[in-house]
This record gives sequence, structure tokens and C-alpha cells, in this order.
Amino acid sequence: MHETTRSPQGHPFGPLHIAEVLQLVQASVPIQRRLVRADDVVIHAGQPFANLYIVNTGFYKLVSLSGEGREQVVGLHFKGDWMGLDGIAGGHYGSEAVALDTGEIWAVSYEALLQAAMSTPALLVAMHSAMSRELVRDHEALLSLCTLPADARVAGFLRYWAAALEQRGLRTDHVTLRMSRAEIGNYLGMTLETVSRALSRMARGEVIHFAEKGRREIHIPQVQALTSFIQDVCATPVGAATLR
Amino acid sequence: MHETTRSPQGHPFGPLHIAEVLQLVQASVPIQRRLVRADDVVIHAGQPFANLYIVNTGFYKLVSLSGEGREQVVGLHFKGDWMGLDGIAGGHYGSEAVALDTGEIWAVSYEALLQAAMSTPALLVAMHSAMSRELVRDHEALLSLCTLPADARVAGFLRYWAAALEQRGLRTDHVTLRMSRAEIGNYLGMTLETVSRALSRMARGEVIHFAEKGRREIHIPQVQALTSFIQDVCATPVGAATLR
DNA sequence: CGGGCATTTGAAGCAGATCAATTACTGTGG
DNA sequence: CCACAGTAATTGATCTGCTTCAAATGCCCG
Repeated sequence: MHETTRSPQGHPFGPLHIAEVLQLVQASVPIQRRLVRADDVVIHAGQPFANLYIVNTGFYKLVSLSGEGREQVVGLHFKGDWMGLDGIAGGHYGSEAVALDTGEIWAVSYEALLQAAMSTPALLVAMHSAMSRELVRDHEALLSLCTLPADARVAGFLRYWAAALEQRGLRTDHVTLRMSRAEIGNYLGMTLETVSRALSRMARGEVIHFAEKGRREIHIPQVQALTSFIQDVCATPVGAATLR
Repeated sequence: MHETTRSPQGHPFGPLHIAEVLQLVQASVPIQRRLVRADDVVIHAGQPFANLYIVNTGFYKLVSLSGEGREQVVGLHFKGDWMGLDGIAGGHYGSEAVALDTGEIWAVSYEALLQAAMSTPALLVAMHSAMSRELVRDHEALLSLCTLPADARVAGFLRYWAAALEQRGLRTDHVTLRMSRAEIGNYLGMTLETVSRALSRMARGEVIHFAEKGRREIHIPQVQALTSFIQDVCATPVGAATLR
């Protein structure tokens, strides 16, 4: 989306590539590695804040729990993303981080990070960029949620996932969703049936194709088609208050 | 909500009170003050990132613009809040900051902030806390948006606004909304008519009262009643996918 | 005092939720 | 390797909360 995949060598304050950030962290602070499998809980909501977690491999969802038992997927995280950032302010993690498949995450002490930042400002900027990116992403999610109809949100979800893969140098034509229809629906603010219908509609429109077995393998001939699909759907726009 | 209004003197790494953060910033970095009036644009989306903005007085909304002209209020900001944080990652501000009435905002250079942070770690933690708080808030907004029916979201909005005022030592029984029904609706993902009806319903239920003239002055006898109202409404729950 | 905008309120329509039933896939034990 | 149980996904029919459309009222400001 933006030009975040640049900076070959990278001067101290410029934006770093995902791999460069991982190297930088590795070189600056002690890291505790942890291998996880699907459904492993990496961060428990409510636990005292101490570490930040950086995704080395795998896919993760962030889940917010309300007091009354409502739960909400509030974010997805890929290689190079930081997790646990919402714990800095209150001293406790604000949401659960759950692995969507096997992977490796790095735990680094926030205190150690602050220390290291004194001598390595680039580390600080990398962390700030991670937080900033998450804010931007949250705002995009909010925008999509409030202004797009269900079908467009599902298409936007696929596009987002594909973009995340592409940014990390992975192929985007064959995508394996790591989430059930229910999880996707929860993230997008709709029911699992609506997700299913949206996907069926996209498949019928040749925007995506399902792999022979298993409805979670999705073939996306051209990501750009998702964008057109979104715009098509929005010819009949949704009705939330338009400003002024 | 949390115990964020503590720390009388405040050791370097503990959470600071809003006024303490403002003092700290003032003592550590050069500040450019700006007086604004309602509808003044403090930050223009897309402009090159350079400064962070701290609210000294007034109320502000953050608006995200999509390429296709959709716009979405993604946040509200009060005294002590930082704005422009979404610009760090991409080098450009991601949303417009618009004043909702008169106030004073402080512009501080991000570079200067990084410099000052070297000698004043507390400043860094204050900034991180601000970002972290915004992430938490975004997640709360998402949760509310996806799991609560319209009436509950409006009540939650009032409760949020009252809590923000209380945290800043202001009275919460008489609240003056600085936003139109359309703005509120946009923020909450519903139409202005639905906002109006929700408020009417709350007034009918004695949860709030309107001041004699001007439907933006709202009397909230007891903030706690808003919470009960939300739970009442949720007896008939909304249907977004529940996880697993 | 009057024009223009914000808000309220009512009536009707619809996108998406809910309910329900079938099909497809995954893992497990024989 | 196959049968079977349990879960995930699809698809259809119906229902409903919220949007849309419409109209009246109230309020601010020149």
C-alpha cells in the first residue's frame, strides 16, 4: 500500500524492511524464542505487562474480551508485527494473542528495549513504526466496518491478507486462510453465514476460486479483481451517517 | 476504568497523570502552541509527517478519508492526548485532526522528541503510553461496534465522553456534546436518525435529560445508569459471529 | 423576522441476522 | 483402508433492526 518495503541499507531513521527490523532487534536486545502451534495462547489478556512480542513466523489473531463475555477479533498479525503493545499504558495486556498455526514468536523485555534504544535510536523508531502501523490498520478496519457492505468487507479482508503476504515476499495467488468462517465473521462484524455467502458470490463471479478440497484454500487469480469487486458492490452503497 | 489517574510525584517509569505529562513535555522539548476554533483542521491527512500534536485544551475528532470519498471518524481526543501518531510509520499523516471547538494544541517535533527521550526516558514512556492507550481505545471501539446494538453504542459513547471528562477533573453531570448527530452516527456506525432515536429513548427512560434549549446539552444524573441501560438493551443481543 | 440547518418522529423497505437443513471435510478407531 | 462421528461450510427461508425516505418542528443567526 505504502512504500514500506524499501531502504536497502537503511539510514538510522528511515523505514526498515521487515527482515531488517528483525535483525536489528536480534542484535540489540536479548530474545526469548517460543515455538507455538495453532490455538496456543501467546499473550493472556489481563496478565501483567512486561514483554513485547515480535512475530518471526506464523499467523496470529488478537482477541479482545469484554467483561460480559463478548469477544472480538481486533487484529491479525504477521511476520515482523509487534504484539502486546496495548499493555504499555495500563500495565496489563488488553487482549489475547492466539496463534492461528505453527510459528515462532520472540519475546523481548520492554525495559530492555528502552535501555537498548538509548544507544540504538533506530530500534526505537522501528517500535514506533510498528505501533503507528497498527493504529493505521485499526483505522482502516473501522472505516471498512462502518462504510462498506458485507460483501465488500469480505473482499477487503482477502485483499488485506494477500497484501500482508506480498509484503513479506510470499505468493498471493494461492492463499490458505487460517481462520474459520466464524472467526472471519467476527473480525468483520458479520455472521459466518454472511461470510460464506460473500465468498460463494465472489467464486461465482470468478473473482476467487476454491481449491478442489477444503474451502479454506483460496485461489486469487488477480488481487486487483478484489478491488474492482469492492467498488462494484459499493455502487449500492451502505447507509451510515455521512459527515456534515 | 483503570487506575490511570494516580502517581502523585511519579517515579520515572510509572504512569503519569495527564497534567504531569504536559509539564514533562513542556520542560523537555520546544513547543509550538496553536489556538484553534471549531472546525479548524489541526492535521491534514496526507501531509508529510514531522510533528506530533498534544491536546492542551479543547476537543478534537480524527477523521480517516478513503480514496473513494468515504470518511470515518476514527477517534476523539481530549486534554493530554497525542495526535498524529499514525504518521510515524508511513511518513505521512493518516487522518485529519479537526477541532470540535476552541482550544490550544501543542506541536512538538518528533525528531526533537527522540533526542529529548535520550536524557528523559519518562518522556518516551509517556509517548508510548499515549499510543498504547489509543490502541486500547480503538479495540474497545471495534468491540462495541461489532457486538453491541445501536442503542447500547450510543449509551457507550456518552459514557466514554463522561469518563474522559471525569479523568480530567471536569464535571460529568452536565455534558455538552460537541458533535452533531451526524458526526456521532458516523463515529458509531449508524445513521443520524438512529442516534436521535436512541437519545430519545434514553431520555424517555430517564437515563439522560435534555437541557431546556439545545439538544446538545445533556444532563446525566448518574453515569452508572448508562451502564445498566447498555446491559438492558443487550438482553436482546446483536448477531455477529461468536467465536469457535 | 425569516432562511437555513439540526433534530425529531413516523412509515416503509432492505441488508443482513436468525433459524433450519443438507453437504462436505477431518480425524479416529476398527 | 474404510466406516463413522463430529465439526465446518453451504444454502435456503424467514425475520428484524436499522436504514431510507419523508415531513414536521425547533433553533440559531444575520
